[in-house]
Amino acid sequence: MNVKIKDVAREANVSVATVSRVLNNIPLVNDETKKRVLDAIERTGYKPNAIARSLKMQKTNTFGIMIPDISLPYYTQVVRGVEDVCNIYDYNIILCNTDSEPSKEEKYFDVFMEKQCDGILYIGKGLKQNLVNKIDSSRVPVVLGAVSDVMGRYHSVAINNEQASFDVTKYLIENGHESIAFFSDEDEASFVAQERKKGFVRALKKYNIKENPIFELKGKYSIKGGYDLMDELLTNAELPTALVALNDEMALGAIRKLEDAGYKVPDDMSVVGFNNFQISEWFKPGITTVAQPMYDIGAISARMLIKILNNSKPEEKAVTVPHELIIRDSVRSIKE
Amino acid sequence: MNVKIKDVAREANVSVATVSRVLNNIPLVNDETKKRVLDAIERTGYKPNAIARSLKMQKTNTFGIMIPDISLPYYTQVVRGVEDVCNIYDYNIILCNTDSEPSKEEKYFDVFMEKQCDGILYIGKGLKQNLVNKIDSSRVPVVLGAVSDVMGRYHSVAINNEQASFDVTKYLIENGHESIAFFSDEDEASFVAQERKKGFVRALKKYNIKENPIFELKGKYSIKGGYDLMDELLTNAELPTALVALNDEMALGAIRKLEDAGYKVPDDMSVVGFNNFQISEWFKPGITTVAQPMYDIGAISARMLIKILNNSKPEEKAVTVPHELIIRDSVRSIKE
DNA sequence: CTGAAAGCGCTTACAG
DNA sequence: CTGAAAGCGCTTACAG
Repeated sequence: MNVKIKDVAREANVSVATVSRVLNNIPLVNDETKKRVLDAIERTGYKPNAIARSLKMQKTNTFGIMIPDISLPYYTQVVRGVEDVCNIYDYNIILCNTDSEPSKEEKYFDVFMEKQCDGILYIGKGLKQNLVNKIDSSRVPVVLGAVSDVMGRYHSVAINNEQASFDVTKYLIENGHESIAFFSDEDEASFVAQERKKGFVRALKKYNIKENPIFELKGKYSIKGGYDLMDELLTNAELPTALVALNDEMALGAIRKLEDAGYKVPDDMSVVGFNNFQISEWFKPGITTVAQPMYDIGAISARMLIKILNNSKPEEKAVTVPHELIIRDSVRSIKE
Repeated sequence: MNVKIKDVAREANVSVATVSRVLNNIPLVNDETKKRVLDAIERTGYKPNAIARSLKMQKTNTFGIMIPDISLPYYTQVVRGVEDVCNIYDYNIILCNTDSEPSKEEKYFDVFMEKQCDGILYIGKGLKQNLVNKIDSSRVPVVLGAVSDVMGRYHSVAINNEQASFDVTKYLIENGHESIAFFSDEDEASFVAQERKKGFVRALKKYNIKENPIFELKGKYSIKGGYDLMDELLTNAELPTALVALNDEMALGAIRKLEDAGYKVPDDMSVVGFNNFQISEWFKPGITTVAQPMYDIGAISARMLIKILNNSKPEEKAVTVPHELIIRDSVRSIKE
C-alpha cells in the first residue's frame, strides 16, 4: 500500500540500511549518498512506520494516561499540561477514563501494557492494591498526578493536600468561624479526601475547636452533589456558620441550595471550595478556594516520566507543587 | 524481558502457530491442546504484544483524535463519547490539541499516519485545504465531529448550525427584539461561525429586520472574550436590546460586563449563548442557549469510523444530530 | 488438527 | 562509508 523503506532504497540505489541511517541522522553517511536518499524520500513521499520502528526498538514513545473522567473540568487541564510536554519530546498519549473504578483502572492498565506504553500517568483518587500489584510485576514507570502515594513508593506530583486543607480551614477560623461543616467524598478510598480531612481536623485542634460529626457529610463530587448535601445539612436545627467543600463544584451546589432556601452567601453562611476551577471566579459570589496548579501537575508529571525513561532519575520522587488560597467573596468575617 | 508467544509454546509443548490460534480463538484447535495452551498462558503470565500484532495485521485499533483544546469544557464531552464507544469495540485513542491552528493540525495528522492510526476524528472549526490534501492522499477514513464539511466530501456528525442559529434568533425576535447584537469568532475561517451567521441573517431577513453591522463583533471564544466584546459594544450611543453570542462562555462574559457596568440581564439586555456548557444552568441568570448533544456527537463519530473500517459503509455520510433551544432566564420579552 | 516458514517494516551489529 | 542479514513478536497460507 504505502511506500516503505525498501522502495526508497531502490529509488536511491542504496540499501535499506543506508536509508535507515539517514532517517535516523546517524552521522557516518556520505553527504552525496545522503542527498540521494533525501531526494528519494521526497520523491516517493515516504513516511516512516512508527509501529515497525517500535517493535524493533522496544519503545513506542507513547504514554498511557488514566483519568477519572475527561469530561470533568478539573482533569482536563492536567491532560493539557501532559500533552504539551509530550508534544515537545515526541511522545503521544493514549487516554482512558476510569471513573475512579478500580476494575476499569486495572483493565486499562492491561491495555496500556499490551500496547507497550513506555510509561503510565495515573490520575485518580489513590492507588488500590490490585493495581499496585500489577504495576510492580510489570515494572513500567508510573507517575501519580494530583495525588501522592501513601507508601512513598511511586513518583508523584501533587500539592500538599493536608496542608492546603489546614490553610483554608485556618482562614475560616481566623475569620471567626467555629462551627464549620465539611463536605467530603463518598468514596472512602479516596486518599486525597483523607488527607484533606486530616488537615481540617488539625486546624480545628490547633484552635481548640470541637469537631462536630453531624456537620461532616459525604456525597458526590459535583454541583448536584453539593446541592443535595446542603439540602441534608439544612435539616439540622442549628446550622454551622461556614462550610469547607472538597471541590468547587460541591461548593457551588451548596451555595445554590442555600440561595434557593432563602439564605445568603456569605452573609448567612461562608463557603470555601477546592481546586479553583475555571468558572469559580465568574460566579456570584466569587468562590474562595484553594487553587492547585493543574496544568503544571500535568506538565511536571510528563517530564518526570520522560526523565525516568532516559535513565536520569528525577531529583525528587515526590514533587510537591504549591497550592494557593484564592480569596474571593464567599467568606465573611464574623469576628466581633 | 517479558514472556512471549514462543515461551508459551515451549511451555505447552506446541508450536507458536497453535498458541496464536488459541489466542485468536480460531476454532480448529483440539480441545485438549487448547487447554494445555491456556494453562501455559496462565502459568507464564503471558500478555500479547499489540505492537507486533499491529505490524503483522496492518491495523492498530487506535484512532487519532484532533481537538482544539482539551481543557475547554465544550470538547471534553465529545471525547468522552468517543472513548466510551472505542472502549466497547477495543479501540484506543491518541489525543492531540491543535488550538485550531492549521499548522498543528497538519503536524498531528502526520503523527497519526506514522503511528498508523486506523482512522481519524477531526474536531475543529473546519477543514483547511492543506489538511484536505493530506487526507486525500493518505486515504485514511476521517470523520468530522461537531462540524460538517463544506463540500460534503467527508463523513460528519454535527447539528445543523445554520438552523440552530436561526431558531435562537427567531426566539429573540418573537420576544419582541429587533435590535440584536452578534458576538462571533475572530477566526474568519471558522465554518461553524459562518453557518451560524447565515442562520442569524436569515432570521432577521424573514422578519424584515435590518442588520446592524455596528453590533456585529468578533472576538475570542472565552468568558474574557465576551467580557471585552461587551465592553466594546457598550461604547455605542444606542444599544441593542438583545445579544446572540456564539458560545456560552462569551454570553457569560458579556453578562458579567453588563452587570459590572450597572445593567441588568435580562431587564436591560437579553442574552443567548450556544452549546449549553455544563455550568450554564447554574448561573444567575440561567443562560438561554442552544444545546448540542456533545456526548452523542463523539459516540456517533466513533461508531461511524468503526463502521467504515468494517467496510460496511454507514447509512449516511453526514449525520445531523438534533439541537435544542434551552430556555432559561437570560431573555425577557419586550413585546407590548 | 498442527507445525515450519515467510513476512509485516523497521534497526543495527557485523563484516568489508 | 555501505550492505547483507538477523531479529523485534506476532499471524497465517501452505503442507502434511
